[in-house]
Amino acid sequence: MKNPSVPTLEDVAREANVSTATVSRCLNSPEKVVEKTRERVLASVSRLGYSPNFGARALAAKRTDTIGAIIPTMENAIFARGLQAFQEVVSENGATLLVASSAYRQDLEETQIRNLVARGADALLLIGDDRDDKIYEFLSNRGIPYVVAWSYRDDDNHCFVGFDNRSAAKEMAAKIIELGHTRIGMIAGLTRNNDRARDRVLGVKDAITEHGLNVDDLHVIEAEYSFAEGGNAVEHLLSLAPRPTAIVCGNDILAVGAMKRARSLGIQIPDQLSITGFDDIEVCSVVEPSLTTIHVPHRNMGKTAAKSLFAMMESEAICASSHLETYVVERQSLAAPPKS
Amino acid sequence: MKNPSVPTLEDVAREANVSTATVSRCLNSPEKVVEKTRERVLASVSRLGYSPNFGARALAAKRTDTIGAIIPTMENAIFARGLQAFQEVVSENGATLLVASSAYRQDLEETQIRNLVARGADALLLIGDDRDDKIYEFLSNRGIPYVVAWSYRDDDNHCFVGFDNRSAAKEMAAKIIELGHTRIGMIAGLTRNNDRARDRVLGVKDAITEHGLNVDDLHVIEAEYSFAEGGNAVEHLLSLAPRPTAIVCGNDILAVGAMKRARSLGIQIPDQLSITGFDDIEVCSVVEPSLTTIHVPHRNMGKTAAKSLFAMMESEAICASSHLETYVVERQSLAAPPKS
DNA sequence: TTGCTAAATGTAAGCGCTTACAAGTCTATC
DNA sequence: GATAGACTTGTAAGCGCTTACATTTAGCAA
Repeated sequence: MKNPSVPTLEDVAREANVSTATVSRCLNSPEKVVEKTRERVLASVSRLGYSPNFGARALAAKRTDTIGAIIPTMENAIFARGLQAFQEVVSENGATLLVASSAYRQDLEETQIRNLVARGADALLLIGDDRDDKIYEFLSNRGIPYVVAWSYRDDDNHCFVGFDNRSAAKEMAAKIIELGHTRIGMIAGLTRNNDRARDRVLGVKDAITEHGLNVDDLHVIEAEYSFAEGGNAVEHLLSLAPRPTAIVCGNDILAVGAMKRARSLGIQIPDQLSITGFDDIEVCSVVEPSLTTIHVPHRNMGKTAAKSLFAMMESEAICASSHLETYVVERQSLAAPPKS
Repeated sequence: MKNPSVPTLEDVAREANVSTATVSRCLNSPEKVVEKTRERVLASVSRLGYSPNFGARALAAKRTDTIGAIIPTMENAIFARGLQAFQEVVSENGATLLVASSAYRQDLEETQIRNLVARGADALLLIGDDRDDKIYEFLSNRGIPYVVAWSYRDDDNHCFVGFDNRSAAKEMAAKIIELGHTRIGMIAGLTRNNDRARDRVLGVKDAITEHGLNVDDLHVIEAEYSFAEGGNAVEHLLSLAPRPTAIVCGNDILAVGAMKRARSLGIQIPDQLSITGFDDIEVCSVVEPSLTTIHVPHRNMGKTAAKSLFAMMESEAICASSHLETYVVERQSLAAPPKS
């Protein structure tokens, strides 16, 4: 389908009997136009159903009031929630959010980043810091501010707005060990191109080492983000000898999937097996037994990320990373190991 | 921050010692350029880190290979899943997806639609058909094809790719009534600006009328999309006299919230109270008892919607609506009413 | 070699908008 | 009534790209 006849600035100008400059001013800085003229112009605008061509505007004005976000997938509730909060702040600031998703593929992510930049995104929200250096170079060459969310590291490479996945996971594992568990299994999310998943594994290992246990005894299985995969993974772990008494999961979905499967195999949770999650999505408090997990302030993270981005655009300020706190939410799925 | 110096087509042309036209051709229709030249040009492109300015391209070429989608919220799993599938097809066709969310607000949705159109979206995915006529006019004036998803109506007003919310809800309610329930309550999603939610209520009423019960006995409460609100609503319904023996919910989240709350109030599900959902999201099979609900082919819907859109763009074809099938998934939360 | 066709490349006119600068219009003051 | 100064509006030069059309080059038959 071809545009039959989209009205342009010039059409409006002709209709209102003014110059294109005046129409443009009416739209962008109305105070510069005397009321009478403005009214006439706005009337023509609505009569013609005019709306400005974005590309042309961006080309001429060199700014777009657009923020881009590239997330791995929309199907993960944590991103959805964080992004919703992000979007709220973006709107409050009169900007528009453009979202693209990368399906956890690095090549696609790069394409999407370039794409959003080419579309004139003034700033970018990125998830995690695991990507090729040349992308960061590209962004800095272009002078495009960006925030790395869902991750936090204590260095100045990027502006982080996130939490420390590693130490959060460590805290959870430590709690498990302190309850007396020694045979621990882990169901991790896929670690490829995913620093959050990797850090969570490292955190668990940290705790194990620090408590004098043997890291080699930790059996880690990676699984896709689904209940079913969590179930399959737990089945595998339960077939091990000696069988683990606690299973740390890289996220809540895997944990719930594991829990359901274990129960369907006749295993009592937490009496015979403890299971923990990560993220604290809503489903945790709705399953039985409810899931002990790590609370992550997703909404707050989204809000903060957006604010940081606007601050950076405003003042060309250097990165001011935000380190958000997480904490263990104790529910029913974690208990001391069974006395054997 | 200002762009320090973004390379343009002209810079590349100078570097490669060709005209801008040749560079453009290398990028858009490489077969028109002899190999040797092309190599030289592409080398310059990557040396300079050039990527084309999207606005300028759109302005000159009058097409953008961009599909826009406006969804009510990303926080609802059903949209996320459908959109992910939608996006896959969009990518396969070499186009890019731009997503905006409207927070169920009609004014915001209109803004977002105009925004995406101004940005040059070649086609649009819309959710539901409940919006001002002037928006449809706007789209048809501009010749922008669009698909209305998640809804289906037997008329030719739009190209629907969805399912019949009303008859699906009716089917579920009929099943409930046929099990012997006569005192039925409903927890609906917010119906404002939401034809899906409204249709689901209507469907339940259809079934009631058709089975000779009194529609006025149906107590409908509208609730926000959250477990907690589902819980509050069920508490209210349970306080009614006579107390309902079955509660139809407008979506799974409300149903699960209702079920949990009812159980925490000491009510046995389904022995004392039946509860049903709508959508068949993953959580249904993970709660206890598992939730009887209506299965909706969200992914398939997303895929189909995308295909329809491309077909429309290709052939200027008239709307070819797709009516997708839904069906009741019988799980544990629905049973015959208690013998009183 | 010449002449002709086809392929490769270049030229330049916009696409619709913003904005620096020029020009015009008032008002108020002398 | 003339004139400076303050507003308001108009003029026109691009922004970076695509593409119709013009030009050059290459390939090949006669």
